[in-house]
Amino acid sequence: MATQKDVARLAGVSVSTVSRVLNGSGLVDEKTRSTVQSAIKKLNYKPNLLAYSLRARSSRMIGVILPEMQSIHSSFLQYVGESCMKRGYSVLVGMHCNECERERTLIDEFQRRNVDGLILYPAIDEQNVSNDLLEYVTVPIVLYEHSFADNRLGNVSFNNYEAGVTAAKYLLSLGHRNVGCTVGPMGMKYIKDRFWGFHDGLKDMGIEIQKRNIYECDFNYQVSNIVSGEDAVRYFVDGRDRSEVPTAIWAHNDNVAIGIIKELHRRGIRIPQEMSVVGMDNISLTDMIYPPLTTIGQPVPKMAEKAVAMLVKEIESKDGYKAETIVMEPELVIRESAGPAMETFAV
Amino acid sequence: MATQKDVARLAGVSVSTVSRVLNGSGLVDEKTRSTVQSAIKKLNYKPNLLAYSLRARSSRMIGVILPEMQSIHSSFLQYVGESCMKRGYSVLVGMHCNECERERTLIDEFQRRNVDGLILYPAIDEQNVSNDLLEYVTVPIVLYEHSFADNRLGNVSFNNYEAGVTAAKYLLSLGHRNVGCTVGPMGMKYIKDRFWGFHDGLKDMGIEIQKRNIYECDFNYQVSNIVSGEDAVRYFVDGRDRSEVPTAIWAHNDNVAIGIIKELHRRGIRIPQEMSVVGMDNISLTDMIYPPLTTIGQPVPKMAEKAVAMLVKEIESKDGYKAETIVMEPELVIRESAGPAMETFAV
DNA sequence: CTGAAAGCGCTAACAC
DNA sequence: GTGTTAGCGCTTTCAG
Repeated sequence: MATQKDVARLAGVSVSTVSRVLNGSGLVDEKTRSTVQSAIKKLNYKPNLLAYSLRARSSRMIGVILPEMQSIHSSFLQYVGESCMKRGYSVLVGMHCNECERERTLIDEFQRRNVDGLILYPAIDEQNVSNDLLEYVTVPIVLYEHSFADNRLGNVSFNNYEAGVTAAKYLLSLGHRNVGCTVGPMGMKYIKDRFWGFHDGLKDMGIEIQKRNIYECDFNYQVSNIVSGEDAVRYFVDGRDRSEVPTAIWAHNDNVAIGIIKELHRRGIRIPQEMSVVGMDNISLTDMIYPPLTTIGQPVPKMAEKAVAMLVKEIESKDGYKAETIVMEPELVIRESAGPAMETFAV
Repeated sequence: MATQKDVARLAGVSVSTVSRVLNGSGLVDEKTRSTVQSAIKKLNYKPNLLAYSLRARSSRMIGVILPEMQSIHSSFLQYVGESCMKRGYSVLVGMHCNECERERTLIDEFQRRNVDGLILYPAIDEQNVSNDLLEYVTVPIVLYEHSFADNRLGNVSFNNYEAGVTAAKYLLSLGHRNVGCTVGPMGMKYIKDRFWGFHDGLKDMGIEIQKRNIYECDFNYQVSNIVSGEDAVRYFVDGRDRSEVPTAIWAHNDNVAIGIIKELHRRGIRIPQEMSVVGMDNISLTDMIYPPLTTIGQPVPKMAEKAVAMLVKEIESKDGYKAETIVMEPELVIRESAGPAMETFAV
């Protein structure tokens, strides 16, 4: 790789002059400019970004840290990547696999690489986000997070409670009265919010969800959400009197819903005629299966764009702008997996 | 962020001494070592990797360039990411969206950031990979590519021809004689290989695939593979005499197969009783739908691991090791979407 | 054993 | 207008 020095030598000028024509900073004679430019072309010189970064204290890199590269995360990364590229930032990516220690290691490492900012989907262990983020993060950061109370950090969040409400209202509007739902570990705020939204949405219309109509998924990284969905069907159907089988189920995420649909198909239970299924998140798979899944969507493209926009604004701001906490509203995506309630469940 | 200088000042030594205790290089007195170490701890000093990289001419970053973050690419990235992390490399990621110009820009940019190596899933436009890769890539590189002839570049490839053969043999072994398949743009070598493998696999057993049983998918980034799959069903079923409808279809990738299954479900055609479907690639979705898709798998985890392993070996080799071209063999993944042939297609 | 000095590739003050 | 110099944070000769 040619260096600035090589160009300078070839053009018979000093390095600072080369730098000047490169950055258009400072005055430079038309003749020398063109000499330099042709030297650049001849040597196919490209400025080294590492050296620039060291000098400028800005690497034009953004670190993106996610739990993994599955379902909603990969599409988030896709959009984040596009937004970053559009703004001239490169993306350093890392996965923490929901282990706080790896998360911390990644944050450290990225900061040591002088990233200009960080986008973090925090690791969730038993409890919620580690609060000491504030202590060791020294660059602008925006979280993609649903339970973080501390608004000193930027946060693109999502109204999980309202999502639950939306699901409940929609099912009710379809005439369902005997509805079921799944939940994940209630220690996580966003899971709790989803559930209570659903609960309250039903209650508002005078329906109290029955305890036996709530399926708690096995929370364990070995068992996938798909399997949890299959298990849920067993739970809701096996050994129940037909009148006790819910006519509709809301799953707390799309993968669970897809598992439910899978098992329903296996049993020959028709969707939505015999049972309606509604998901949560609107991952890309939802439109690939049959029947296309009705779901409550997170506006992922918008959230990704907003996260990058806020982050870059903070990075480039001269006036101390700080990324805010914003919460996005859910959108009901009606497809084909939910329909009007039937009188009874046909076994 | 504390710097080495700060540590040196606090410990009352020179920066070079600090550097020495940090890297364990050179001799240093036990007493000074501990003084320095406690200064490091007190200031919570972490060496700056940018400066290190500039000096060392090695950034311990690997650039990974993919078309996008969908289906097989995201799982490839997942595994590549893990392998890199395991070896102490960070991942710089970029998407070229199958545009050669963006691909080139990314390669350039990553090289200017001094990545130690590159993993590239090349952009595919009308033709195949741009051959001038050799000219402007100056770092070790391994491709994830099925059609690149030039073995001066490292390449983790896949035996697409054999994959086609495997699909054909399996369908034949199930008793199918009237089989269909889909193809993509035949300008791409890997598509052609897949098809001819399938063709020859049938021919070996005396079956000649009929022209009308080959569906050419609309190749257009606007129309998804899912839609192509749905279209394929229309093509194979609508307006045909029942005896002319194939009893099994092999799709040239899993998304097309999933689209086929979607449309088959919509029509109430039972899988595999009335029609068998076999996919290609073994993306993670294949196990999430009903019926779980029988498919010909690319061993993605293995390929990712191998790509990183070869690349790192080349990067770290003193003896001029060059990443090779290796081709991985397909694996038949039997699930539930293909079964024994029926006598006739029941309409 | 340890400090001083040079240099990785670049930019920005400061002279001329 | 342009060259010289210093310095970003680090490592590695080279002296002592």
